[in-house]
Amino acid sequence: MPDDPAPPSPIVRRTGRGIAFASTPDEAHKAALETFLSRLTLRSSLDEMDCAALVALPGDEIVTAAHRDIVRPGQVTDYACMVVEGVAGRFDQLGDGKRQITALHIPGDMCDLHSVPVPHTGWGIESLTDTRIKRIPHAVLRDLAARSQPIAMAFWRDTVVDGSILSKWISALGRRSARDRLGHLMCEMGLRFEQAGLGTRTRFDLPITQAQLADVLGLTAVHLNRTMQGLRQEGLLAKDGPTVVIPDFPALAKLAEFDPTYLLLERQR
Amino acid sequence: MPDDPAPPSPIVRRTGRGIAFASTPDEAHKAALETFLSRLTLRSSLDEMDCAALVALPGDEIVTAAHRDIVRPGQVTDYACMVVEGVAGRFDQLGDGKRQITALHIPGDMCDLHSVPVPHTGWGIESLTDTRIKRIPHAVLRDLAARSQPIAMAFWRDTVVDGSILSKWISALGRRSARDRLGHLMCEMGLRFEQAGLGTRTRFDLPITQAQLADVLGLTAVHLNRTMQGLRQEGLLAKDGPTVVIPDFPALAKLAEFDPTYLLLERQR
DNA sequence: CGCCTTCTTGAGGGTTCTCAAAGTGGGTGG
DNA sequence: CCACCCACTTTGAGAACCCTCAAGAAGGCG
Repeated sequence: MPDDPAPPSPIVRRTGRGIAFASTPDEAHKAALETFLSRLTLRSSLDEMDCAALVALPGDEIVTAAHRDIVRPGQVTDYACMVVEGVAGRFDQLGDGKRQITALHIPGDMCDLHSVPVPHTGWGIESLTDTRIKRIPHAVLRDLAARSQPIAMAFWRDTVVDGSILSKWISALGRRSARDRLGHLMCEMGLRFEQAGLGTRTRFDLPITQAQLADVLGLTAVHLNRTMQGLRQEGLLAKDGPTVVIPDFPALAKLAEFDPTYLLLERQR
Repeated sequence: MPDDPAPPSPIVRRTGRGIAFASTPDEAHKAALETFLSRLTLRSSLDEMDCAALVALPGDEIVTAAHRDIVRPGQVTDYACMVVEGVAGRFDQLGDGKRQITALHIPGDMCDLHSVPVPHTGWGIESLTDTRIKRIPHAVLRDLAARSQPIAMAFWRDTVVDGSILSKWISALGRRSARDRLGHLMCEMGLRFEQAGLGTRTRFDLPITQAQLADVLGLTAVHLNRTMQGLRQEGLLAKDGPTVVIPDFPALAKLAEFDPTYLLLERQR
């Protein structure tokens, strides 16, 4: 059972047109798998053999620049995508070119574990920043789940967590103002980065553009910009280049009515 | 493998204060289990033993009037809820009393299969109409999943379908007008009722109030009312008491950019 | 220096909300 | 059997939030 602390933080640096990462491929690769494992073991009990199998997951790695579709909408895949470095988004494409991002994925996240039981999907996955992705064959994951009931349960549980976040986003989109939505999202990402060992809840790197954030929050880039300025002026949220800073986390959480229960960061019995 | 057609349609009749159903408890109970099974077998291959186990699922039945919380937000449960008759909704409660419904459930739906791996949830479940619910112990479902790998996969897959619908609702809430959202939802419900054998895609009973529909669509009841009138005047959507009528399904689907892929009604290989 | 992406600002318009009140219909009690 | 009550639907008017269109500013890169 790995009770080691967070793996070293693989920070993505954006240097314009080129792609550059702060860590070596091997380090990042290992760190991401360990983060993934630690997310699973946070919520599920896995024995050493299961853990070993998960850390040794095979798969080829692809490196993409920002704004590329990693999985096109409607594509049938035979692999699942794990983010190794960078930030990826699951999205739904609308007819008029509008795009809604339905999930954000940071290193250690499996973007589409749900594609294992359902390879024919409607969504797409795009790189929001320069990204390194590990593609793990469905066959391997299915095999693992078939062989180990705890792993099957852990995978199912991970899908449930994903759905829990989707639900929360629905209620945010349906019933909250732009301001509250933004605050809520930033609280969520803060906890997720912290849990992944990639920063703290009050300071983490989320190097995505305002237009992309707007696609997450169901806003236009213009209005998102104004909303961010509002929160900044109130001293609740600052963005310094790629770095998000939340000076007073409790205050922002209160404003946005952020209750972390839905992230299921507490261990399930 | 049950290839019988749809079970007889258990229609809920609303008779004011009292609770009345068109079918007997036993019929409805059996029909709901068979609908649930047929939803699973639509997407997963299960052998006869697995099917038999699923149709014989135990559980006590509760009968509730409309507007009651069946599961309170944050409650820890040790059972999953299957809708036998009526319509239920999963919801997220906000501080100011506002409520966002994040999922609609019709007979044969398991509202919270995801509570099996994650009993400690943030959501609640309410009865939107008079409702008959079957509460199935988690222990039984967990046991079933542990014993049969195909059932475990089918459960996981059902959770994925739930998540797929959540994603679609996110993009509807984030990027579509009230009109399009309403049209899209009605197309979705039409297919789901049809698939469950409870009507056709162009005519089905959804006896929920406009205020509840507004809570689904992230609108106020007032604006929903006006939006419905708009679609009615265009001849695209009519509501006659509990009965939703879609005179020209393709036209409404086109207007709302409805693509049923996300419902995963096609059999997965 | 010039190009490209991203961020920022302005002005006007439209969708949706809020508040308020009236209309409708079924159920119930006198 | 009628009057009342309640939940639900409908209508109106004004305001708020967010969008659209357009253009300018800032910063990295060739």
